[in-house]
Amino acid sequence: MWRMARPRKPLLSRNRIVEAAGALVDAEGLDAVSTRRLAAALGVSGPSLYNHFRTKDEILEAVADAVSARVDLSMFEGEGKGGGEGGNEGADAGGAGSGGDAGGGERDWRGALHAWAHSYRDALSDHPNIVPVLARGPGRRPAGLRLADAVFGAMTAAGWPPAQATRIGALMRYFILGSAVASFARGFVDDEAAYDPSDYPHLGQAHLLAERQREVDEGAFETGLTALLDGLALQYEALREKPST
Amino acid sequence: MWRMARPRKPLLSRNRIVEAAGALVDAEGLDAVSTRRLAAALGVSGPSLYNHFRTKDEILEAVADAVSARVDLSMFEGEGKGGGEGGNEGADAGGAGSGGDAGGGERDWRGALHAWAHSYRDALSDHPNIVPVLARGPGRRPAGLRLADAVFGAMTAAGWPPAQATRIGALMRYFILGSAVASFARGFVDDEAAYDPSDYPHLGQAHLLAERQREVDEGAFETGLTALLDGLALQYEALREKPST
DNA sequence: ACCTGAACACCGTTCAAGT
DNA sequence: ACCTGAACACCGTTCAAGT
Repeated sequence: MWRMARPRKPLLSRNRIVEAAGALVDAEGLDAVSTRRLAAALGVSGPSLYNHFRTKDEILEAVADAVSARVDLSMFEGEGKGGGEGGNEGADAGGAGSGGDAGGGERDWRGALHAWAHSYRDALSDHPNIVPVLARGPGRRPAGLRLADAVFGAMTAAGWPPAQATRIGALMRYFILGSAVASFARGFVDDEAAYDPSDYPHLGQAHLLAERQREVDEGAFETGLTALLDGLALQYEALREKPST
Repeated sequence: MWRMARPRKPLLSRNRIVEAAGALVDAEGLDAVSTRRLAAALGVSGPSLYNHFRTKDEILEAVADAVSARVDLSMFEGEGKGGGEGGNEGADAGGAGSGGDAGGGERDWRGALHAWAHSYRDALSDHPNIVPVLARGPGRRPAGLRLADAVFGAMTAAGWPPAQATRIGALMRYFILGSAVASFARGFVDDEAAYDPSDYPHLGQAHLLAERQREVDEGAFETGLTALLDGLALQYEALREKPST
């Protein structure tokens, strides 16, 4: 046995950094994350982080990616011919339900999209402060691409043409992220006195209350999701009737 | 006449500040806006800004509000019983068109929503860098509330129940802002080498290119908007048949 | 009322130095 | 290879002082 090098274990790792950053974001918000504060929480000195990430932004991207990775994708299973170690079974496979008047597409793409949308929104509402990071830019982080891939694969397997399958992944993402950003990406202001109701003839005073905002957000999400899926079902039917183009 | 006080005109005004801030955001991005840089662009010294705004964030909110104010609302006109000085006539009242299979709701709420969505998206794409500020939080800035009020007024006038009218305003906002944030709120990364195509079995190499991204974003926006409006038309029809609840 | 310079308490990131 | 202290070039905001 030659001489054992490797004196003591490294204090930091990418994983430990991402975990601490996520906790800090959750507890105190995006603005609270400075390299010095984060390093202090890890019992280490500021610049040490740069041995593991090239910029602070890369750390936040990794936190956002970890949240994306927690989104359930099991509802899309059954068609994938690709790799993966299949770790994503569990989660609440609860009330999918679907509408019913679409006639039951092959393998129920509609129900899968519905369940996925809710799983996605729930993951975001657990970590509202990271949503702005997650929303910006196209989904180019690993977990974001994995989401896009799963949706694309399931939609094409259900009979959607590839171009439409790509669009469905994108438009669902718009709606879900848009709802998350607008709903809980920012603390409510609630300084009602600043808004004069007489400026907005149709809106009642009630519209300005934070509590009411929560109701509206949830109702709007469900109404919008249903409309989106109903509208897509219409396109899907039209596709079955005249399969040209 | 008593002694004239008021020696010389103030150098700054809220308007001048918002204009300069908007130009800086457009030209160099959100991060380029520091109080010192902005003040310098106005030929003034850093802390002067605090005579007109309480925080830097308030300045950015005002910039975002100015962009919202540019969204065309003329397509919602004709039902408002409230105040307002009616300044919003002009703009491109171009290709509304509508789908046609909804049966022509009273005053064409569908066509109005379609035209509005495009006008909104266009306004955002003219100033992509401010979109993250505009998207976050519920629409509590004056222009944001004016938008919500116009949509609500037009939808109730068209026969939608108030609760649904509120939801429609919110869900349309989710989709439009979500699409804007995801599409052009952030420069494309485009370091293709960082992504291994074999990790995403269904996605081709082409999906990772920025140029293709633009196509996808536009197609997804139009497909999603159509689906949303088709789905809402379905709900509207159901409402006409059994006007209970 | 509005603008200034100086100052406070921070930032992200680089770099030579240590082990 | 990984961590450190010191340093650089910035921040947002406050405040006493000027006019």
